[in-house]
Amino acid sequence: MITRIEDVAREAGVSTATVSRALRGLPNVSAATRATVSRVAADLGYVVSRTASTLASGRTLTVAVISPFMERWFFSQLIAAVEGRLRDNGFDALLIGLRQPDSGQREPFEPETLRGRADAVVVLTVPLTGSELDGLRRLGLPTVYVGASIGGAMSVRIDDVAVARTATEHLLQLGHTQIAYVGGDPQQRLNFSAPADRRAGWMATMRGAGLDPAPEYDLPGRFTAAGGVAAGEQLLSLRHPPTAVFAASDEMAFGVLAAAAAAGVAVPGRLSVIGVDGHELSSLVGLTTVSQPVADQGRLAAEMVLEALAGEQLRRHEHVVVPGHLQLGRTTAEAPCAPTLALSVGPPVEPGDVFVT
Amino acid sequence: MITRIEDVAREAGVSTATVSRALRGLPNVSAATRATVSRVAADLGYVVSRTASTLASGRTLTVAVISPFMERWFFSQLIAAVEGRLRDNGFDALLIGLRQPDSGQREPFEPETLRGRADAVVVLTVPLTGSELDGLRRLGLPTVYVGASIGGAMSVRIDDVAVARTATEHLLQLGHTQIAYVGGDPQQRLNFSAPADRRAGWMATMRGAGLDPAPEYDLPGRFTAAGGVAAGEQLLSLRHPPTAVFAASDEMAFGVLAAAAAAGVAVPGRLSVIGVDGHELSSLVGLTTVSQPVADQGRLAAEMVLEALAGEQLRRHEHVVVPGHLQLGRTTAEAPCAPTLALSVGPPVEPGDVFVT
DNA sequence: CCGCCGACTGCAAGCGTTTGCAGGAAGGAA
DNA sequence: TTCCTTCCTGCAAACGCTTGCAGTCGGCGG
Repeated sequence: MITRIEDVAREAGVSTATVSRALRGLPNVSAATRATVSRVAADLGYVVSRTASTLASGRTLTVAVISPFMERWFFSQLIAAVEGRLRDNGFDALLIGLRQPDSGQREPFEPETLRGRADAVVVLTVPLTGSELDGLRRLGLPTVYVGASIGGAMSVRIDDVAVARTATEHLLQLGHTQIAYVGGDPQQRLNFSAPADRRAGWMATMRGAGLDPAPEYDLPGRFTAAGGVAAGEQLLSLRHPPTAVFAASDEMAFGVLAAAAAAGVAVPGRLSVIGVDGHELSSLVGLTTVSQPVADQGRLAAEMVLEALAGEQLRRHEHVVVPGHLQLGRTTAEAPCAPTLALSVGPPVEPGDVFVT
Repeated sequence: MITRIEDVAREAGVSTATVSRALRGLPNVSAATRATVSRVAADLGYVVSRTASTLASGRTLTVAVISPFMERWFFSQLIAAVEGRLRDNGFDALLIGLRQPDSGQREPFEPETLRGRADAVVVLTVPLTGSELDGLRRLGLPTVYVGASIGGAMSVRIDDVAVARTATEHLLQLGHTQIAYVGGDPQQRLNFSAPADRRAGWMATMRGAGLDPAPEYDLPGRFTAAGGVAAGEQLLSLRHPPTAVFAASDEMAFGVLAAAAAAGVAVPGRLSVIGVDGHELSSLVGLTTVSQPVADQGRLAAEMVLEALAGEQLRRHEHVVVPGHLQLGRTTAEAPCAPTLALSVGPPVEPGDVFVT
């Protein structure tokens, strides 16, 4: 029914070995033979069976993309970018979603199941457990982590601490001192470093300015808009509400904005809000944010695994850090009744070029 | 190096055939043998090679998910839902993105490349060309289209005409007569029916109310926020700007809202805006919209292909239509200086239950 | 006691490519 | 002319599993 390599071989009057070599552009095939084979293959509409090819050669031409939450903006951008770059190079993206039941632990991911099904792995800021990481490592496949750097594997990410510093310093320079932080779920530590790093950056910058944030200014937002709303409501109902909020993602910042609007709190009049990401809609809303090049990170990740695949173990332990960028909007302004504090704050962090460690 | 079925067989003292049958739960294996094999397999950390299994059996346990724009909200929701349901049933999602260069035509998609790589296909509102559809059909795989119904294949979608009617009637009932439509790119007709159908529903409803929308009230918005901004600006700069805008997607509606804000036009005071989708952020912004159950559609699509796979050709040509639902927000209100027109408009369309044709 | 049936199990032939190795032809050097 | 290269090609053995078919072994009815 479907044409096999043997059909092409017979029709072209050569062996299957020659067909295989000719079609793949391998050397040691005469120009004439190659032309004949190509023509016959085209005539017969032959398309090589990826399965058989994989079984025989061990190459899958597939990259596994492991991601939680692919319905969220950040991840969908990343997936789209990774998939695009992979496809450009003839690779397929095998999408592997890690479902996290709202309650309790995520079901464990079995890296073993990837054996023989992917040539490389791209992991999107996944909170993997230690044993999962071990399993992944044991696979021996080129692996690049996006949004977190795991020792021994390649990674591409922003400097979350620096990003948080940029955001916090922006608010400090506007005269704010009552700056709250809305971040991730503190329980879910694992290897998802972004929330922790951003929180650390906020905390360090505050302390560097001689400020010590009150515990009630440090809230989880689950990285969702709804979580941002809840956090915003809670902050605004405090006896001493903050004058500024640093949300660790734009989606949470949107939530805080909504909460402020609902509470009749003027932004940026009475409350300044800054996010992180550079969400598509942030510029629409006028949200001040520290944007990161999301699609670039996805493309980079794809290119890194492809290079590793091509160069065979070449440039393995590479860590790329891409710059964040303060994007001014209309949601941050000077603190109300800003006391003229002499803050020991330097200029905002200049996002440097991409640098490699 | 890696343990093969033969290793398990030897260790368990049976043949590979028996191991294969035992591990897959096939009948005609004694309980004792099955237990032994399972234990040995577990001990050895054996995991069947999907590639070899596929080559031998013809089953891939993989479903191809074809999607343009997976970075957009609607598609990312869909993909997440489809992938989740597939994984629940032990199937993998092979993500296939259709890049559309901003300029000119998309590069053609070759359905033949799917041969032997997927057991079924889910197509997400893709504007496929006729020959692509033919090729897909020729594959003979169970296929379900989401967001558009193609003759002869399964589909799941909303009734785009009805959705547009719901939105338009909502505006009409508020006394609006100057209702603009912001939709898709009219050039890109193909088989992406949503924009055309929504536009048709708007037009028909307007005409049904004795109104004939001016051509300048009919704008493309490319289904992006940026496109919505452009359309909004254009509408608001008209000599006679509309008092209401029906955007065919929430993302475009957000754009229109931003344009209004930038132009100092009060919403809903001077301009009412309604969208379609039920975007995660629409409730935050207070956008009035006709929401659709996006994740449900994805889950349904996955279940439909799985059923078709299980039942072998069963229930092939099934078309499922899910209901849309008017979700009131703060962006629609009575038309300014609403003339008391006696409009021949019935009650808003009641979204019925899921019904099957 | 014989024969038959059913429940298990094993044999071995695929599934469609890739690839190491050897063979063969042509051409150049000695 | 002879031998050695250099190119091309073909042979056939994997790759790791599935599955039709045949064979074995008790058990049971007659």
